[in-house]
Amino acid sequence: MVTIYDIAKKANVSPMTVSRVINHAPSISEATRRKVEAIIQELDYIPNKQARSLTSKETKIVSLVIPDISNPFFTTIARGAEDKAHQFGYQLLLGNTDEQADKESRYIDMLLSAQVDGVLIAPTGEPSLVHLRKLAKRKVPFVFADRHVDGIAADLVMGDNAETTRKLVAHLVEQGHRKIALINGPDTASNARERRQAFTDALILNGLQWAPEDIIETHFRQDNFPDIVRSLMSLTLSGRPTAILAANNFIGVNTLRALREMNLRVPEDIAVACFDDPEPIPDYNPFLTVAAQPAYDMGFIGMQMLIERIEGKAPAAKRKVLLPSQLIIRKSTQQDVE
Amino acid sequence: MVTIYDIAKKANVSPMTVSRVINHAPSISEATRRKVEAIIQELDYIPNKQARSLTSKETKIVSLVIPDISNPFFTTIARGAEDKAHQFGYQLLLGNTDEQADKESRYIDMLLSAQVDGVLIAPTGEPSLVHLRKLAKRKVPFVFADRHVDGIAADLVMGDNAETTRKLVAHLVEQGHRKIALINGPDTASNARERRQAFTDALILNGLQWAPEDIIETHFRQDNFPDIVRSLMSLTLSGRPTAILAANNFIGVNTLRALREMNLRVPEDIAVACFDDPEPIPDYNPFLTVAAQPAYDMGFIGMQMLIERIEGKAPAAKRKVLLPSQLIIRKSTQQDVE
DNA sequence: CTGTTAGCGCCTTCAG
DNA sequence: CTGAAGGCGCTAACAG
Repeated sequence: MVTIYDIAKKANVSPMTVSRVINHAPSISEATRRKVEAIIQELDYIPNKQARSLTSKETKIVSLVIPDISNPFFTTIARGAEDKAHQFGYQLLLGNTDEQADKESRYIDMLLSAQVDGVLIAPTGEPSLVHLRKLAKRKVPFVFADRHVDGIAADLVMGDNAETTRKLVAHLVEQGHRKIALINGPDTASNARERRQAFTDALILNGLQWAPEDIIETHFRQDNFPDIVRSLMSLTLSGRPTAILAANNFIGVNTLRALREMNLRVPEDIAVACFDDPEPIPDYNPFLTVAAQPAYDMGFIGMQMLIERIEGKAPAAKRKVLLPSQLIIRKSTQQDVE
Repeated sequence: MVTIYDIAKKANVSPMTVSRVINHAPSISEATRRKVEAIIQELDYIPNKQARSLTSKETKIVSLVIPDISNPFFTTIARGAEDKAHQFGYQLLLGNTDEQADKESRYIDMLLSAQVDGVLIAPTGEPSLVHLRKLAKRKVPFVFADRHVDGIAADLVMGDNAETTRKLVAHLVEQGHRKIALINGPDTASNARERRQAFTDALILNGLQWAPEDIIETHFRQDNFPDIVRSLMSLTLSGRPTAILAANNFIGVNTLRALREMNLRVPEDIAVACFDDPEPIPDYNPFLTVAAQPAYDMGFIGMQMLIERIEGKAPAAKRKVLLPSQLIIRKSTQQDVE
């Protein structure tokens, strides 16, 4: 491995001078700078970040902790985050939590050990509080994306869940639905809680009735959807829903599949809409009506806030950025479309 | 920051003893081990990886360099790679190249500086040779996924392009097509070259004619597809194709969009099939016929080979793993489906 | 089983 | 403008 000592020897200067050249210190004569740079080129020297971090206390590495990189929603967040991080010279360390708090916890420990400069996280839910406290205790800045955790303050960028839910419900009501079910994420996740609250609020505002059975609490990335949907479709007491609102793309798509297995037609027999587009590439034949959240912006803005925080350029007060989503009406909620 | 010195002082032992406890060295008395561990708990000590790497020469960080995390194909590779890496205690540093060799080059420099233990890469193309040589020169192991680069040897995991292309062409021929066009990736990318070669081979094997204009060389993640498709559809000399084969999901979806803008119906007016599924979540209403490559396995196996190489457990000879793909016939190539 | 010494590659600090 | 000394946190290598 080529070190500053090798360069120094060959250039007949001290290692310190080499270090200064590398770091573009102002106080270097043009002559020595050129000489040193030539030798750096010649020996193909690359600075060792590990060593540098040991004294500088910064690694220029930030981490993105998300539930699942294979979900297009988080993938798009990752893309936005990566673009911004790259722009500021930070590298991105990726972590998948699979919506499991313990996996998340282990990741946080690894990140702490790796001395990352900051963390952009979509926390699994309330249990995240414990490991987020670890970050806070060690003064590692972090920013919430998509979800937040009660009891711990941090900058936050998320979708406007209330507004988005209202839009989706309004659309369904407009289509004539009076009995709408919600298949939600786990109540420990802030976005699920907010969507549930906004959902019932919206129903009431539209003068609609709802029963507890109309709202199902499940998971964002795995569950037995056939059973869930079947139970929903066999509701007799409070009446069978004519529309289902799914709290994310994964639930949405799996609801469609379950309905198909039951030989129910969408939208003829039942309408379906969801949060987040399941299509990463704008598609030719999209089907599902969705409220598309600006995932790229979430990643981009979240990373921007994080970097500002890391570099001490952020205001003392924590910021909260609410991003609007776009209602994309497609076939799954419209019967009268050619 | 809590260091082994803090622990040592409080435990009345030397820092070295603390180091031994952390690293589960065998020669530590049960008593001191417990005492030290208790204080580690109490002070909430987390080892500094940077410092450790400085002497150990390993970072337990591997990098994944791919063209675009927002493409579901690479996303799924990333997921497989992350799962395997995590399983072996490695963290994943992510890099997007956007299919640009210079961006890729800058990333490699950053990775080298970060002292990553290895790199799993889907190279942009032949120009990658230069920076891959840098890796090789510094003995940083790397493994190719999806694509390889001529002139430099490394373990490789990729789809069986010849076989896959054959299957796709056979399917189209079976559907009665005699004039098939290929919208391919750039010739600098090995997978594009192999697909082109396999494509013409397959046409010949099926006794079909082809003209140079039937094969269009474009890019995997951006281009003016309306113009490309329009030029293809206005071929008069050699005849207008009745089917288009797209070399990846992005091209496939954009071809569909371009055709729709031209008011051409798929599959009635023209059939379309592509490599790689554009759907990250198995969808309810899939449309495009695809040859789905096992992207998850590519990431998983690629990372496995990389880790074996890093840990000196790989055979001297470079391995080449060819993965079969699955032909999923959907509406875009079938007229007679209910 | 435990401690001492030295050094990983670089940078801060202080001299000159 | 340049250099020497010391240290970042940890661990090999050697003593005891």
